[in-house]
Amino acid sequence: MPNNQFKRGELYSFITGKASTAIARRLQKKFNSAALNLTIEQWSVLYHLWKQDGISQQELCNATFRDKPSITRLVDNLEKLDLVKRIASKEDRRINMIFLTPRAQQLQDQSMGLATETLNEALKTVPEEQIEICKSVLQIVYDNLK
Amino acid sequence: MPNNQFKRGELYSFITGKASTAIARRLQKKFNSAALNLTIEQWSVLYHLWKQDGISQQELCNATFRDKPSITRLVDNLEKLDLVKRIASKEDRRINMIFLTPRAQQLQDQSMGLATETLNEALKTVPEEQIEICKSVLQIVYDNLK
DNA sequence: TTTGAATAGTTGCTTAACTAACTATATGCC
DNA sequence: GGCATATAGTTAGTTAAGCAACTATTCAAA
Repeated sequence: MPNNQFKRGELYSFITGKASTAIARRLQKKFNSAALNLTIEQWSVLYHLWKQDGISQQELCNATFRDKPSITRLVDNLEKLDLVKRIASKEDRRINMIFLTPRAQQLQDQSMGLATETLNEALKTVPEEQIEICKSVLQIVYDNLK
Repeated sequence: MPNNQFKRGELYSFITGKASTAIARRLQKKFNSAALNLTIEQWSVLYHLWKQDGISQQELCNATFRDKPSITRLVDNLEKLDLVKRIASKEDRRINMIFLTPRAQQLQDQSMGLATETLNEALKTVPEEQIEICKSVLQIVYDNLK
């Protein structure tokens, strides 16, 4: 029998992302308690810049699964907070390269620590192999809809 | 070894809910194509009223995992669209009971069909038992953080 | 019975997402 | 070279989330 019917509750939870929003809210609370003055969305941009500094806004769009206007405004706000700087590319003047400021570099260890802590709390009672299955299912869902 | 470390990619995906946002976006596109003129968030409120009509805004908060201001504004917009009506409770005048209009009742079959269709596309290549494990992991995550 | 706490809902403010329309630069083809 | 097209980014408008502060009503305890 194919998966052509869902009970109402599971359908709703899959679509609304109950679990991931709970994780994001918890992490945001930790940021606030630590006076990090950073939204989860802003953090998600810094996250990719910590991996590779000096990438374009378009690359940030791809990495964070956001559209261009969303990244424009997140970079606007991160610039206001003195966490990143736009530098026009010399090879292609359409492109803004986004660079971390020293201030942003200082935030990496603390915020990544809080993120890991949050995930540990979220998954503390879940066996490793079930986490792996869950991860793979979510990846397949994403690929199926991409 | 406890789950005290995560690879960067999986950490990010768990927190940002890549899969559930992909599902929500796909469903929103189907709503738009069908000229349903309904946001996913508005649909998520109607979803619970179709299950049980005439519940309070507070009950909608609990059911949809939203805070009170969010529900106030969603109900505002649903009222403007002539999809729900606020009726003050006679037993407790603090409470608004929210009722579906005939217009909203007509939307149920079509929109729920599109939601089921979306989930089938998302999960079409995933074995049933892995879906069950994924569901249970996400439920545990939610419970751990609640 | 009155006063203080709890509950239901609203309003204001900031941040963010999506769409559509826009500007500027680069590329490719004739 | 010149023109069409594609790409990078911005702006405007609507919807929504989270927080804090607020009003109105109910309830409970002195």
